[in-house]
Amino acid sequence: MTSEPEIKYDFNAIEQKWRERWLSTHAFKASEDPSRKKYYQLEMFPYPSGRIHMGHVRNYTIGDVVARYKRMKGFNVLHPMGWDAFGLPAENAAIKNNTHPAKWTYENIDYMKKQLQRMGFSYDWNRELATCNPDYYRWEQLFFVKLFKKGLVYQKKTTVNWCEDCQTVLANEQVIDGLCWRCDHQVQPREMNGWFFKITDYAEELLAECDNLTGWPEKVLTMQRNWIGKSVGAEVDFPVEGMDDILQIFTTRPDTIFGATFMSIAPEHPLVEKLSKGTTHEKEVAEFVLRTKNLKQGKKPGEELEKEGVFTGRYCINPFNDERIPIYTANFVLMEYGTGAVMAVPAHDQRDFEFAQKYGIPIKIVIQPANRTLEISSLEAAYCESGVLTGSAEFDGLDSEKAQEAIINHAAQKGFGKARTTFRLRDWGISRQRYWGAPIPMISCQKCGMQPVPEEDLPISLPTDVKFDKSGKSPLHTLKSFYQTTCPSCQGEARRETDTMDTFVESSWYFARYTCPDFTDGPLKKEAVDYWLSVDQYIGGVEHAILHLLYSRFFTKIMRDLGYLTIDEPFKNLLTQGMVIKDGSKMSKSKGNVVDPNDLVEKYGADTVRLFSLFAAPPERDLEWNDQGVEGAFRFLNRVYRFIVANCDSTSKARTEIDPDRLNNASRTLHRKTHQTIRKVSGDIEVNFHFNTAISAVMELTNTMFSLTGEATTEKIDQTVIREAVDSVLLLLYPMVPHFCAELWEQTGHLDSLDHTAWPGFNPEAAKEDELTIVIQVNGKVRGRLQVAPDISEEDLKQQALADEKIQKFIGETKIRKVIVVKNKLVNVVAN
RNA sequence: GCGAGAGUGGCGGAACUGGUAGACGCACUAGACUUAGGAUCUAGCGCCCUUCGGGUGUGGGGGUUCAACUCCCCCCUCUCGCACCA
Repeated sequence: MTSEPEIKYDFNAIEQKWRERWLSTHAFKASEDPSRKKYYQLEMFPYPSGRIHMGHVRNYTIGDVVARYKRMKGFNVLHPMGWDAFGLPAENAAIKNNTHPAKWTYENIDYMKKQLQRMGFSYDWNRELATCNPDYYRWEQLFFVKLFKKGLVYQKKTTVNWCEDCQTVLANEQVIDGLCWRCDHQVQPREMNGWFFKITDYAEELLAECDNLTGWPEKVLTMQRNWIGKSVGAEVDFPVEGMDDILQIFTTRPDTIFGATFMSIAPEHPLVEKLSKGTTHEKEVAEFVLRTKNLKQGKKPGEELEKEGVFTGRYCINPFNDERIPIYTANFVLMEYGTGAVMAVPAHDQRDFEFAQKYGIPIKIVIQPANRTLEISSLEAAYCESGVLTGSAEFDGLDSEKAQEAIINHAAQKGFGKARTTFRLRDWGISRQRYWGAPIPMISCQKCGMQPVPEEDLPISLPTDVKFDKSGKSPLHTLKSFYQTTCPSCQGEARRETDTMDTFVESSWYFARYTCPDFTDGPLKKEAVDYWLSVDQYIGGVEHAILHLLYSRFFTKIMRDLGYLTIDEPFKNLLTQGMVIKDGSKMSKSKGNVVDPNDLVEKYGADTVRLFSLFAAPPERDLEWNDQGVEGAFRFLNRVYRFIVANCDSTSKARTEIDPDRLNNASRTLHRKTHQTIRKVSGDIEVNFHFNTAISAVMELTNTMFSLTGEATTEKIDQTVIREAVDSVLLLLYPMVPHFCAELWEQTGHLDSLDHTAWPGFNPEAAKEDELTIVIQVNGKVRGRLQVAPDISEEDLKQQALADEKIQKFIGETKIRKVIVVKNKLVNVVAN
């Protein structure tokens, strides 16, 4: 053993010390201060499933770096955390372990909160909220009642997505490839009564506003736009021959209406039975409807059925030319979209084309492209583009666009049609037949119908004295003390709604409640939301690109229209971080490739885990977890620790102004590298949160520090320059490895806490290279290098390059055609 | 099928508005210090050819340019999203 005492980076002691200090001093408590510029940093809050996983660690580390960085930049930062605490797992656990969901949930919250604190995330824990708390969901119930009164909440009976395993209904957004988003079981259609939020009223705004979300990834916006799915077109009424009924269709191509040679309607269409009744096709149609229904249920997700249909035995009349058109029912027509009936134009729609060919239905060309002429005899596929109308009476010769307008006008004038826009987006069904959720505040009275719970009676709290049985059914449905109530209108006997709300309702507005979590006079405190909202930076997984983000946008507009907010959009900037994967695939128990944050934190400390998750990949990309890489991150911190302890123990006084002219070469090199590093790291964080390159820049700086102070060096580095470099390293790394930096900052004699120190600026003069390496190419190939002063003239540079011995050799006898000089970069000699 | 994104050493990843491809880290190899080292330090590390020195190289093929990972065209592969939306 040498005489040198071993320098030990005791991360346990360091992290415990700072963790406790931050907690006891409420170091990250935020309060409104109109004199300061605010910054609201938010990460998607977790479901308290039991323990945090690597995805959380990554997500929250990224957010924490931003929060701490913005504080150093002088912003008044709001960085809250809470719990998305309602949901099915709590209920399942309750059934399995015979405990109460609340107990399970709160125990998980306690544990996970400790885990988050162990990671050193700089949350304002005073603002912590759990959505299962009546103090939270009471306001959601108030929103519900207010929206009901505005007609934005309604009840209807529809075919819903039923998950047998979860014993509940799912929203369209929660069905993925025909499977339940939570448990992966096949979803069944089922007729049910449920409550709906009228999100379709906001479809237009939700779509239009996408254009203003410049801080969102294009990918997410595209997904939202597709989900909303706007199509502009017309609605046209086709009278049914021999009946009083009319068949209403929706089309985006009214210009092709003269080419309609049959109608196809969805098998579920209410008219199907009536149309075929009494015709010779009645039996066939009934069989087809039944068969299609079974087929649709049994088909694999994503699988496309072969186009099939049957004639209903009836005709309708094209109101434009009085032609008789046969009505078919076809398996590819969706009842849920448009009117559930379409006019079929085989010449100009591929599906109709295939259908017409299969059943020998005539094809009629009514659109001709500009560059060629379509012939029925040679038509191999539908022509779906626009063109010039033909065979369309008085509309002949118009181009598609003008014709659409003219045809819609004509229909409107005659009263059998009008312009119409449809959306793919459906209203949001929020009824869940579960216990562990926010009760829907409605009362059903035999006499008065559906009545909202009076606002002063809110909240309707979840009863706690409930028993769960193995059936998995919600105990609320059979809990008399809960559902038995009186009608607020007639005081008669009435029944309380026993369904609870979709948990996505809670997460649709939690970001706003964080601004005033303890406010009791209403859901939101005006001064607080006006100061803090909107969220400046939101960070979470891309898996929420549609569900949560769309609902949150919708709720923001609702809260605005209820007068609680003035903003239109909740999240100014969105970062969707990639997944954490191991051995090429997503971490999962079944694959056995799960890495537990606890084990890592125990072995290396929170700072190392944070550092590696930032270093291994840029945030938006998937991160391949690598145990040896973590080791590398740990090694780096040890290196920095060793350097600082070895070089800075003696003094805190060597912190004076640096005069560059008086420095020796080595000192100047380090001084320059320090300022270049500050410039690089600031840019990497500010521009696109590329922490991986920021960290590698600091690694370069520390490598320089070591090599310039090593035993082989002849020049002694100025102590002030070393101090400047060390201070910079600590400041630059602080947002990423805060315990580590705070400790060393203190140990190196700083009196002020690093938590309140500003982000360093760089001196452009100091960062400037005093010698540049210029590459010399001959015919595009690198043949030599030149050391020159930065401000050398192009002519001088050219002369020096041409004079170079190696370059001479390569030019040889060939003739110089051209010399390209790029300032501060290269010289390319073109010769042949 | 449609839409979006991505293909760079053994691996994770760098490369500004076209201008030294492979920063930084991991792994690996050799050496130093050591009773020992999985600690630390030094050096090397795309591929090919014999060292000097060359050649070649960013999924494949064309093109623009003095110069292409970067721009244009065609193709291949992977990931994600949508999927009969009339």
